[in-house]
Amino acid sequence: MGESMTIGEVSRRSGVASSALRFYEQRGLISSERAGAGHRRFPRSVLRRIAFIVFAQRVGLTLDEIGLELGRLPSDRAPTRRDWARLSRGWTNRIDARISELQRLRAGLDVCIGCGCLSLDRCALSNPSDRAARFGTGPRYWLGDAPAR
Amino acid sequence: MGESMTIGEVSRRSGVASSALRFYEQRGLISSERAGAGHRRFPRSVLRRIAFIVFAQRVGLTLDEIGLELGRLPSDRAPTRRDWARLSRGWTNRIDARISELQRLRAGLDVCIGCGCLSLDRCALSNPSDRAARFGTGPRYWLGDAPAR
DNA sequence: CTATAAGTTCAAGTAAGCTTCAATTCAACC
DNA sequence: GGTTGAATTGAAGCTTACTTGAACTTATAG
Repeated sequence: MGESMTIGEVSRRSGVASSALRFYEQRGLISSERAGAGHRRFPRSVLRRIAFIVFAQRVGLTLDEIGLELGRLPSDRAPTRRDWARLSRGWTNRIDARISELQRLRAGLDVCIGCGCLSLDRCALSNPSDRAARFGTGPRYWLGDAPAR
Repeated sequence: MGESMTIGEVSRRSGVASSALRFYEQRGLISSERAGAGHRRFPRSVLRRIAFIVFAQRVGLTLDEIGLELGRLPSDRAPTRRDWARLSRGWTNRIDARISELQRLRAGLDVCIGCGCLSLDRCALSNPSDRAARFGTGPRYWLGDAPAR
């Protein structure tokens, strides 16, 4: 556990299941060298990468999006803290949008539902521009996507 | 479109696809009578119910949880605004928890990642009690669930 | 009346993000 | 050097929330 780590060690230190780590590697989000009988050896730097992945997921990025972000890291040298910071700059808007939606929802608990105006044409939620952010599944139209036709 | 509505009308007015409405009915979240050749007829009140469902999804409830909530509505009479308000009271904590997590994440963009301390043992994210809320999928352990073993 | 649009059911498919299983090999400890 | 514990792979399975398709039946406009 000095220079490089087994998948089990990485799993224990990150809290991410080995199966998930293999899945991430398969998706190209992390990578490893092989030792012994094909056993994975991860560099310690993978922990930061994994932290970034979990962090990004909480923000609401999909693994595909996270892959794109990670692809923006320099491939010729070890990423600096500046590199990492650059990646997450764009998240701010996303987080802010989500926070304000939740605040509107929270207000809606008192206003919309509380006053009994929870109707499709009046509720603030039915304003399409207010529902642009998409976190999770659910009906698309109300959540900002254009109707199917 | 006076007294009752077809599934198409409900779909158009709510922005929720017909297939989703059938799915919701199958799950017991909404219900309808039948007319003609088994065509569904929804009462206007279904629109409020659907609004509640979409609203609740945005807050982060699963359809199962939403079903439980809806089950708390009186079955012997039409729900009043007070009934609806009662249902959504409990959401507040949930919303607040999620908002504060996002605010921590947002701060982490500057602090954790910005200062380069994004590491598994130091980052605020690695504090299990801070990651109790679960929205969406993703690795469970870091997100608050106990490890499998 | 006759297109065409809209409705029905049931089963299967989709997408994301993993987990589980089976069969097998390897490493570590006493 | 034998017994556990940990790794490997590939394929299949799971959960949530729907969508799509097939095969029909009904309503509606002209």
